[in-house]
Amino acid sequence: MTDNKTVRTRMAPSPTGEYHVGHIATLLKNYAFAKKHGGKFVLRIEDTDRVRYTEGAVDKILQVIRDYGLDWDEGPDKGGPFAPYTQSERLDIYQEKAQELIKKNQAYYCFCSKERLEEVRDQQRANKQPPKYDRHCLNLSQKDVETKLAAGESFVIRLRVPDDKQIKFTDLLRGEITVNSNEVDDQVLVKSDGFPTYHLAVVTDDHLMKISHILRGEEWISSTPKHALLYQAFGWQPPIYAHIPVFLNPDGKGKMSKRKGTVSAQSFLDQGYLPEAMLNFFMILGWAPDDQREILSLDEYVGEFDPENISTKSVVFDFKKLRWMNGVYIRKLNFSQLKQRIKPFLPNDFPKEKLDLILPLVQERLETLAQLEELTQFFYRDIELDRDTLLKKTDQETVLEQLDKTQESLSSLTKWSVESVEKAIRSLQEDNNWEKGQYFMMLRLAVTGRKISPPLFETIHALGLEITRERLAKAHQLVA
RNA sequence: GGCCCCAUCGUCUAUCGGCUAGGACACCAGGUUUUCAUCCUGGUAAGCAGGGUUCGAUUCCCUGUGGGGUCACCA
Repeated sequence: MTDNKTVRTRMAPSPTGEYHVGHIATLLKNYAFAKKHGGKFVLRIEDTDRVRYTEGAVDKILQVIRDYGLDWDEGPDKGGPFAPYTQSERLDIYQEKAQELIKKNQAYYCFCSKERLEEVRDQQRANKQPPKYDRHCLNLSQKDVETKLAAGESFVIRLRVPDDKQIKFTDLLRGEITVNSNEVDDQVLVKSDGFPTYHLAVVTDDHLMKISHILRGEEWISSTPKHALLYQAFGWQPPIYAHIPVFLNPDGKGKMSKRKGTVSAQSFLDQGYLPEAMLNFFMILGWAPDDQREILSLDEYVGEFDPENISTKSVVFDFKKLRWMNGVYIRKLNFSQLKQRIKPFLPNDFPKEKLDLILPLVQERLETLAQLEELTQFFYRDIELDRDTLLKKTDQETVLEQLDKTQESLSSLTKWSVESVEKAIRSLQEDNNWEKGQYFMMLRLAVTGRKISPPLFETIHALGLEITRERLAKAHQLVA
C-alpha cells in the first residue's frame, strides 16, 4: 500500500470561474487520503491562464471549500514550507526549468504563429489525420534561434517528444498504462506570454512541493504521458497517480456539465443541500466501505477510505439519492442545529416568533433546506380556498355546521395547546358522528388551503387561535 | 476519426473462481397514521455478446459491441 514516506496530496484549482462539484469530490479524496496517513493536504492555485483568469475567483474557491467543511494544511493564504502556493508567483521557477530542458535538448523554441498552427491542424483534419504539431521549428539551427530571439520574435517553448517510445506510467486503480510517444504532441511548455502551461507548472510544482500522490480526474489520463515524459526529462521520481472517474449527467450521457443543469459547488449549498450530506454523497459515489455502510461521517471516511477501492467506471450523478441523503442529514439535526442552518432560507415574511413552533413540524418533510418556504408559507401568507374541494364527500349544510362548531369550540378553550386543540376537535367529531376523514380533511383545507400539510392539531396550534378563526370564517363565507 | 480508459438491477455498489448474485436510492404493494412525511414489512429488477482457460466462470484471457475521456500558446 503506502510506505512510510510522508503522504502529501494536493488540489490545484484554477481561478477561471465557478468551482465544480466534481472538484469538491476530488478534493475530498485528496484530503481524506492525506489525513488517513497523517500527511499534508496542499492547496495550490493554478492561475497560469491569463485570458480566462477571473477576478475574485480565488477567494470564492477558498471560501466554498471551507463551506463544505474541508480545509488544507498549506496553501496560498496559509503559506507553508514550499511557498508561494500561487503559480503566478512562481514564474521564475518555471522559466528556469524550461531553460534547463532546452539545455538538455529536451525542449525547443518554436516561433510558429497561431495562424500557421491553425492552418496545419485544419490540413491534418482534412486529411483525416490526428491534429498534431508538425515540428516545423524542431530543427532550427542554434543561430536561427538566436537571430529570431534577438529580433524579438514571439515564441513558445515545446517539449521534444521522442519518436516511437513506449511511455509507461502506473495508475493506482487501473495498473500500468502504456502509450506510444508518437501519440503525444510536442506540448507547449511555456506560452508566448512567458507563463507556463499547466503541464510544465504542474510537474515542477508537484515535484518541488514533494507531492506523493496525485488523485485527479480521469480526464487527465490522456495527458499523463506528457507528464511522465517531463519527469523523465528532469530526472525526477514521478508521484503515484490515481485517476478518479468523472461524474456523468443524470441521463448518463456525457460528462456532467453546466448545460445539463447545476454543477457549481456553491449552487448546491444555495439550494439547501447540507455540506456534510454532499460530502457523504461524494464518498459513496464510486466507493463503498467494507461493510457497505452508506451514511458516513468525515472522520469515518478518513479512517476507511482507500483510493485503490475506487470504482473505475464513470458514475452517474444521482440527484434522487442525493436528495434522500440530504433528507437523512436534515432529520439528524437537533433543533438548535436546524434552527441555525435554516436561517439563510427563512423568507423575509416568516414570523420569527413562531419558528420554534413551525420548524419541528416540517423537519422530517424537508429534503432540502430551501423547501422550507414552500412547506410553511401557508402559516404566514394568505391562502386560497376552493369551494368544491371543501364540500367534497359531504354537503353544504354539514360543512357549515362543522366550521361553526369548530370555531366555537376552539374559541372557548381556556388553554391553547396541541392537546387541548386535539381534544376539542376529536370530541366534536365523535359527538356529531362526523366522518373522520372528511371532517379532518375539510378542516385541513380550510385552515391551510392544502391537501397536504403537517398534522392538523399541531398546525392549528402553531397557527394560533386568531388566524385559525379568520380562516374558518373565510371558509364559511365561501361555502355559504 | 486516432489514442486511452471502462462494462453487475433504471442508478450507486458487494462479490476479488463455487451464487439460491447481497445492500442502498428509485419504483410497486402492505402496515402505522386525520393528509403528507417519517418509521416498519414485503416485492419487481442485473452479470453486454461471442469465443477460449478451468471440474466450475459475473469473477481470468481474446475479439466484438456499447459507454466514457482526450486530441489548444485551457486547466
